[in-house]
Amino acid sequence: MILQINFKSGMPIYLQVVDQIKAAAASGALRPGEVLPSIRPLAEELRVNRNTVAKAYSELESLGVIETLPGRGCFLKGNHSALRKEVRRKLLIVEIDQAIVQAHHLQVPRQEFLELVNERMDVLEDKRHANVNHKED
Amino acid sequence: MILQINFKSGMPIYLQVVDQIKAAAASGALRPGEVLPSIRPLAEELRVNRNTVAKAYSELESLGVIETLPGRGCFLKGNHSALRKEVRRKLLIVEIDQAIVQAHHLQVPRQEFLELVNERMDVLEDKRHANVNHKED
Amino acid sequence: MILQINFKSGMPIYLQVVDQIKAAAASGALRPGEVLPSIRPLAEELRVNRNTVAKAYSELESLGVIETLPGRGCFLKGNHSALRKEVRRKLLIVEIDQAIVQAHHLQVPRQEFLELVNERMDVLEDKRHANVNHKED
Amino acid sequence: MILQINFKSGMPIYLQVVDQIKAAAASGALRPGEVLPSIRPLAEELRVNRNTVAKAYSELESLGVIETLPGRGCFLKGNHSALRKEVRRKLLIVEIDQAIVQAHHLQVPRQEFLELVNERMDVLEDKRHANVNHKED
DNA sequence: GTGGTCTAGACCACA
DNA sequence: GTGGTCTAGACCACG
Repeated sequence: MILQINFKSGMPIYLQVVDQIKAAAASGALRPGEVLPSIRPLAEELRVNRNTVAKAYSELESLGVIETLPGRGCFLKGNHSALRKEVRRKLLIVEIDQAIVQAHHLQVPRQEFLELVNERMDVLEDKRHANVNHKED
Repeated sequence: MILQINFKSGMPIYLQVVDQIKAAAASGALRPGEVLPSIRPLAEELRVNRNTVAKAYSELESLGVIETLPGRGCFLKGNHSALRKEVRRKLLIVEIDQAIVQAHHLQVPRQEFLELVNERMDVLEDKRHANVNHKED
Repeated sequence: MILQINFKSGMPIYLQVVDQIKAAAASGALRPGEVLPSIRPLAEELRVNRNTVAKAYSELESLGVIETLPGRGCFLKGNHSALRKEVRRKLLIVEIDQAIVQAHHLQVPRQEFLELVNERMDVLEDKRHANVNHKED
Repeated sequence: MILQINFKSGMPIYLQVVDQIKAAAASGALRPGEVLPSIRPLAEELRVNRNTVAKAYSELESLGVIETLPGRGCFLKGNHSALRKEVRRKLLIVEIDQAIVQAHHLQVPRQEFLELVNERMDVLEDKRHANVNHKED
């Protein structure tokens, strides 16, 4: 687990942690059941206050991404998402629209955009498999 | 101009506006000399306080991206070396990856995700045309 | 809105706030769309730190009970619960079991317990109607 | 003895144990002189650390509710004026109301709620019998 | 005025 | 050691 915090992005630190851990989970860098770095050491490593990391973790818990067992640590949950299809759709649309709007702003044509989406899905999937295989060694 | 604001991202709204306009300028979607939407209508369209849009514009002005001519409006300044394709690609990949991660997280299968992407591109394009027509009335 | 905090119960203050606001919502003392007391004044009234109230409110938001619009305030949402039936069932069973176990400990026989449940449902429903009518005056 | 622990309530586990045993003692479900489950098996049954149960028992001892005879076990002390019916009722109403509020919150209709209550009473009673039979083996 | 973030530091509960 | 709660106080973003 390597997290990169950008202190000047304007994006709250705790949200950066949340996003990166979500990404790590999706990419297979973290696997279900695996323990996350504990709050205090991680806070030191990121040179951030303990409460900030704690807030990120508590956000992740309420999102159903991790489970925290007080006194023992925080663990990645497997197969989350107890949400209605309708709600999932809305959450996903938010992200998709941001990407499409960015593509529009950058003048990337539709076809090229779709190719890039496919490419990234392949890349991220490969990464996931690589992570899984690496861990099974 | 399409701006997409995410009220829940934790990122300040005015910064979202700044980033998106910078992206549009850098890619050539907005051309030097072109007029930007004026503050009041844009604030209404985004359902945001006028002060927020004003702050974004003033930020853009101090960055040298736009020029404000009081009473006449805001105009894009010249000499924006269009970003190299490589850079545009990277900016776009950031957004795309976030959407893919979210999809993986919500357990949305690849095919469904791609369909949703296409659907949203249609929806957003329609919206864009509607805006254009509305302005031509 | 009158909240009663018990500082010695061992139950976290912010959770007491959460529970009482959930109860106020269910009882109709708060109605959808209505604004909640703002964080700072409420914290003063309860003689509690601002952050503690903020934590309660943020918990309520992630539970889907309230909606918070930064700079404007916190508002009660109407008709929450985007959860799967299965999940709702589990959440409810936790509460029901606690009541049944308490009844067992207090040696309240089954029939008497069921009568009490019915009685309370009537009482709470009446309260809800009274609140609604009172507000419509 | 049935103890129901809620790991997510924010209320310390040892206090939950204390409260429930006090309730059982106060109502006469546990009688003076009766032996309490010993620490190790109870900790296993509740899936809790032995220290936690030990702490609850020591708390109960310092409250004068139980008496620990090292090597022999923990026993309920005498003279627990059984609570008046009125008081028992109030203690129970607290729990029942929480369940009803939760049901309202989750939009579970009255009939469905009552069916669930009945179902859980059956389930918990079965579990109780299973425990008893298990001990008689 | 609103809510949000972050820090620093104290204390508690649990393993 | 772990995570959780709470306080006090500073600063920011937004309306």
